[in-house]
Amino acid sequence: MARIAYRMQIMSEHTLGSSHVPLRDLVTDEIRQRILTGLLPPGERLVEDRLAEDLGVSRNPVREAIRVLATEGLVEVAPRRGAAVARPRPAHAEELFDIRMALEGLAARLAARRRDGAALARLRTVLDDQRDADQVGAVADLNTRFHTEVAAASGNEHLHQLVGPLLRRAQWVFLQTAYTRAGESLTEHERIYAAIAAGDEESAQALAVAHVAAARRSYLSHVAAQPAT
Amino acid sequence: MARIAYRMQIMSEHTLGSSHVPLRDLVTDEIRQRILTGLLPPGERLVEDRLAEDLGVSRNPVREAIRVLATEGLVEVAPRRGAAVARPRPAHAEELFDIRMALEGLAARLAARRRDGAALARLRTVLDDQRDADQVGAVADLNTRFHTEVAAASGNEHLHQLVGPLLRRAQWVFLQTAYTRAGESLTEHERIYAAIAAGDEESAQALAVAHVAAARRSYLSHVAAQPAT
DNA sequence: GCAACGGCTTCTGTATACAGGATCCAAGTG
DNA sequence: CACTTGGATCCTGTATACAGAAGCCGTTGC
Repeated sequence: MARIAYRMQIMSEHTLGSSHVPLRDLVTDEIRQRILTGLLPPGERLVEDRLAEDLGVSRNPVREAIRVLATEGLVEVAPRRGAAVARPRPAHAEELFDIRMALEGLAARLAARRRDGAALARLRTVLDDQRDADQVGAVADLNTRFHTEVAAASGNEHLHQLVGPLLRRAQWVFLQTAYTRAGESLTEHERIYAAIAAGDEESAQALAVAHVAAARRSYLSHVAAQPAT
Repeated sequence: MARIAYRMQIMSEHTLGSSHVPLRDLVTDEIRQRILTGLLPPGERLVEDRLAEDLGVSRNPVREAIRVLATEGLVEVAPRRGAAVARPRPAHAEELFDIRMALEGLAARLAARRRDGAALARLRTVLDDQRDADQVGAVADLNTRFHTEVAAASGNEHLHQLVGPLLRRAQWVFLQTAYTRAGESLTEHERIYAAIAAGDEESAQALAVAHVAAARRSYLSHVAAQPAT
C-alpha cells in the first residue's frame, strides 16, 4: 500500500501532475518486479485479495495486471483456480535462447543498418553504467537493459515490443539458477556496440548471435554442474 | 449478447460441463475476431459500456479483454481516454515481415529437426483444407493456420506463443489492404511441408524465409500500386 | 466574429458487493 | 485403514456503484 502510494506520488511529481499513471499500470509493474526479483517465487499463488490489500488497492487493478502478466507469460492462470507465478521448466530456457538468437541477431543487424545517434548514445551510457556496476541485481538489470536498447535501436517497434518480455523472462530464468556472467558479457557487449556504431550489419548480427550462444553454453554447463534445486 | 451467451452454451455442452470457460476469455476472442475481420476498423474507439451492453456482459470482462488485446498490440490505450483499435502504419507491415522471416525460419528449422508425427498430420490436414478453400476469409484463415501449425510443430512453446499474435497482426494488416496471395502460397506451403517432413532443416528454414520474403515483395508492390485508402 | 470560460455529458478508473465453484477438513462408513 | 460425503471456507468470476477527468457546446466578453 505505502509502496504503490509512494510511487504514485513520485510519478505525479516527476511528470508535473500531467500524466496520472493509472494504478493498474503501477500494480502491473510492481507485481512484475516482485516476480523478476524472486520476491514472488515460481509456483506462488497470486491471491487477488491479498495482493490488493498488500498494495492498498482494490481487486480490479490487480486482476487486470494479472491478465497482462499472463499474456506476457510470467504467470499462469487456471480458470476458477486463480493465477500463480509461472514455473520455468528447464526446456524453457533452451527455447528462449533459440528465439533470442534469432531476434537479437536481427535487432543488431537492423541497429547497425540504422545507426541512430540518440540510440547509440543510450547504448553507450548503458555500457558505461555496466562497467561501473558491482551489485548483482544491478549487473543483471543493466545486462538486460543493453539488450533492450539494441532492440530499440533497431527502429523496429514490434521487435522492441517482442524482445522486452523475452528478456525479462530470460533474466528471470537466470535468477532461478543464481547465475550471471558479468565479465564476458561486458566485453562482448562492447564488440556488438562497436559493430553497430560502425554500421557493420554482418558483424553486428554475428556477434549478437554468438553472444547469446555463449550465454547459452555457459548456462547449460552451469545447470548441468548444479542440478535441480 | 445473444452471441456470447450462445457460445457459452455450446462450450459447456461440448466439454460436458467441466470447463466453464470464463466470460472474459469469450469476450477477448469475440473482440479480437471483430478486429481481425474488420468489423471493428482501425481507429474505432472501444467504449467499454457499449461493448459490454452489446455482448450482454458487465464492464469488467470487457476491460480485462482490452488489456489483453493491448499487450497483444491489437488495440492502443491512452490513459483516461480509453482504448481504440490500433492503426497499422505502413512501416508496421515491413517490421512484421522482418520478424516473421527470423521467427518462422527458425520455426521451420526446428520443426524439421523434430519431425513430430502428430504435428505433421495436422499440417497435412491444413494443407488439404487450404487446397479446397475458396472463400476469401477461409483462405486467409487457413494460411495463418498453416504458419501457426509450423510454429507449433517446432516444439518450442515460446516460439508458438510469440508467432501466434504476430501472424494475427500480419493477417490483419493484409486485411486492411484487401490483399491475398492464395495460389503461390499453397505451393510454397507444400514445399515447406515436404522439407519439414523430410527432416531437411536447412531447406525448411530457407523455404520458410523465402516464403515470407516473397509475401513481402508481393505486398509491397501491391501497396505501391494502390496507395493509401 | 472570435476566443476564453463555465457547465454538462460521457466515459474511464477504482471500489465494493454478491453468487457460485474449488478445496479442505472432519466425520462417518465399508 | 482407506474411502467417501457433507459442510464450511476461501477465492474467483461477474455485476454494480460512484468519483473525477476529458471533451463538447453554448455563452459571454472583447
